[in-house]
Amino acid sequence: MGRRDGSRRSGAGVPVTIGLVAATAGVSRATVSRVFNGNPSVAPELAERVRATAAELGYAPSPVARSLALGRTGVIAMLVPDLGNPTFQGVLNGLTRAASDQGYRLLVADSQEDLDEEAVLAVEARRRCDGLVLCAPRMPTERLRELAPKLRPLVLVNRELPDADVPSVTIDFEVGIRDLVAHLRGLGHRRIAYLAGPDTSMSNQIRVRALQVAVAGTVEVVELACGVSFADGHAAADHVIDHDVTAVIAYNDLVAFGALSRLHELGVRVPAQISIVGFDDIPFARYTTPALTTASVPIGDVGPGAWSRLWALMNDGAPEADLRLRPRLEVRGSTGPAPTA
Amino acid sequence: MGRRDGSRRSGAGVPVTIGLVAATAGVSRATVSRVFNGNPSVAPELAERVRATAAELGYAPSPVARSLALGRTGVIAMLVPDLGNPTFQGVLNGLTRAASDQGYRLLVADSQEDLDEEAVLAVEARRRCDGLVLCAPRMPTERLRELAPKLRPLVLVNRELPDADVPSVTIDFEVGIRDLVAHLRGLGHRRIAYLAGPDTSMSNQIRVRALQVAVAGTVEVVELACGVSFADGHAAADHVIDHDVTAVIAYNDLVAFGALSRLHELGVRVPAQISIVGFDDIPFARYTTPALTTASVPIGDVGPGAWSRLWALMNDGAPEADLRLRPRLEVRGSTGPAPTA
DNA sequence: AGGACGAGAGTAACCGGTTCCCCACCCCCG
DNA sequence: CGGGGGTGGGGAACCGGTTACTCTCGTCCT
Repeated sequence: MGRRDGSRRSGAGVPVTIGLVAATAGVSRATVSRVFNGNPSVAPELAERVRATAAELGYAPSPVARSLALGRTGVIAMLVPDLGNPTFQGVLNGLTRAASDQGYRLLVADSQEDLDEEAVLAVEARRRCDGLVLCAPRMPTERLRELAPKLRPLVLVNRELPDADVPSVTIDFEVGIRDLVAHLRGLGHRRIAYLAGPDTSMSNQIRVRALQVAVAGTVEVVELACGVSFADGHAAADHVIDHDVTAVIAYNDLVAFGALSRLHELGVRVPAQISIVGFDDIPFARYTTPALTTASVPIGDVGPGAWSRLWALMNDGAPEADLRLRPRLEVRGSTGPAPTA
Repeated sequence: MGRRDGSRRSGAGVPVTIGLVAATAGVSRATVSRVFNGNPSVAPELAERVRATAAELGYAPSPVARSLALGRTGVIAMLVPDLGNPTFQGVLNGLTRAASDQGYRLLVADSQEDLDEEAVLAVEARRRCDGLVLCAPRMPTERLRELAPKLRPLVLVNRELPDADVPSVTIDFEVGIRDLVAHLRGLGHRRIAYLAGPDTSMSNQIRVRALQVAVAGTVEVVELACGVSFADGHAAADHVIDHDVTAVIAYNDLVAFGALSRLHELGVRVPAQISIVGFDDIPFARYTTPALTTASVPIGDVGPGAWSRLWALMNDGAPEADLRLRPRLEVRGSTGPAPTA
């Protein structure tokens, strides 16, 4: 084994283990364990003595050893592609809170958009925990499908995996896109730009398809490559004005802000000359000038929804149905009637 | 022990452990272990057979068991008070990347600003990992001081703990504040508001003291209770205009944005009527209208700095000196000459 | 041919806990 | 006074790995 000699990390003296406490208190390790687990079959005064000894030595049970013995850790993990994305913060908050209601802790890992790393990280994170919530919008379906069995209990966020028996929590992009398009069409817009997310991204693909269905030929759509961030939107705005559109649907709010900001710099008036809509309704959205019309995603429901599904899997294993959250159209100042040419 | 019967989590068959692989391949567990750790003292063709057997069974070593045996996990943790704060994202990114250079993974825990929870969470997170980076601006020094020994190897972010032998990475708020004040004074401002962060927060206390030193009686400062978020700044702006000031120093950029946005709504022109400065230089700052003058914190250096200190502690134990990062004044459009009224 | 040596693989102790099983003891009752 | 039953606590197996030590060969050298 490792460290067979007593030599620990430099500086530390004798390691304070359950064995040391037991020896010092003159009881067996079993008894110490019982005390720390609140097992009532220990005489109260003995328990007190053990607790005192432990406190004196500064003993605390090793979570690692405990996890190994118990076969459970009391921890779940969530893997996200980019912690910087405000969307995840809402999810993580909800998940942290929901899990802590059942005494579980949440640890977060960030794959930093690295696809190869992501798979390895997911497996590792999962094996250190009791369950995993995975948000991997770029991972090829193929790859995800073969990974899924190793990650169980697993819940997916923002993506589904049909016939693989993996519960998921998703956003109904179709509904959101449909409402946005209807709103713009109602305002007289007939030629709009779509600032696309990464084309490897599942949710971008879904938005694109939904867009085609929603316009149904009544509105012309110009698709422009863009991205996911403020900077991407900022850069894309220059292309937008080349394309003679009266409205812009951004991949998400961040992109919409970027575009908004750039148009402002260019002296283009929003919504008088161009209308802009986002997607998500992140907290900032109501504060931009003008405030952003967007499809408001009930992001606070994602975390709890994911937790309840994970919890079901970790216990009786009866899987709950998928949760599909519907965005609500939030009309603010960034949209207005199409200019009359 | 737990689960002495063969009954695992429902559904799973025989658990795929190193023992099963060994038995199936007809070798000892030691040999399997050697193969998976790249120990060259295994004959190549035997190693190949073991690998094949393992692959067939879908075996992967248990990180928990491994951690126990090795006495190290290959993981570090960072505990933050609020994942939603954009400042941390830069830190986490840098830390993730720096740690991965040495083959370490980063897990993130969020204390959600809960002080009691925070201490427990820190200890637990630490004991599941090999080291901890802690950002706990609200924790009383007293409490932190008694906690520190249990958290070692430990690195603090954004706060120091004198004489406790805990390395830290901090921002030199004094320099930042001094530069901001000098800038505003140079523009003729003589009465400015400070939108304060939480008064329990260390970094707010430091800012307040630095402010007193910097103005040195030459400028009047009105301190207004505010907070840390966009919404806080938005709400505080209403009080600002009651106090007849010509400039505002916000606790951070987020607060500055909030104030900026609200002033815009109220028809107050920035910087013509009021100048505003933030602190941090988060990515958004250059895109607001007007762009935000701020003390630019080299946030990308925090993560690597913390890692190199943690790494030193985890190895030879020779502690590196504290790192104190100096903000740089970034003058943009939100500041201008004081109105001559 | 005999012995030294090294390579390769097995044995078993150990990491730090948990818990099943069993034993010793005490109390109470017939 | 002997036996049944309950209670408290110890012994030891086990979780799934790692590794020091040992043992068995085969090779090469003198």
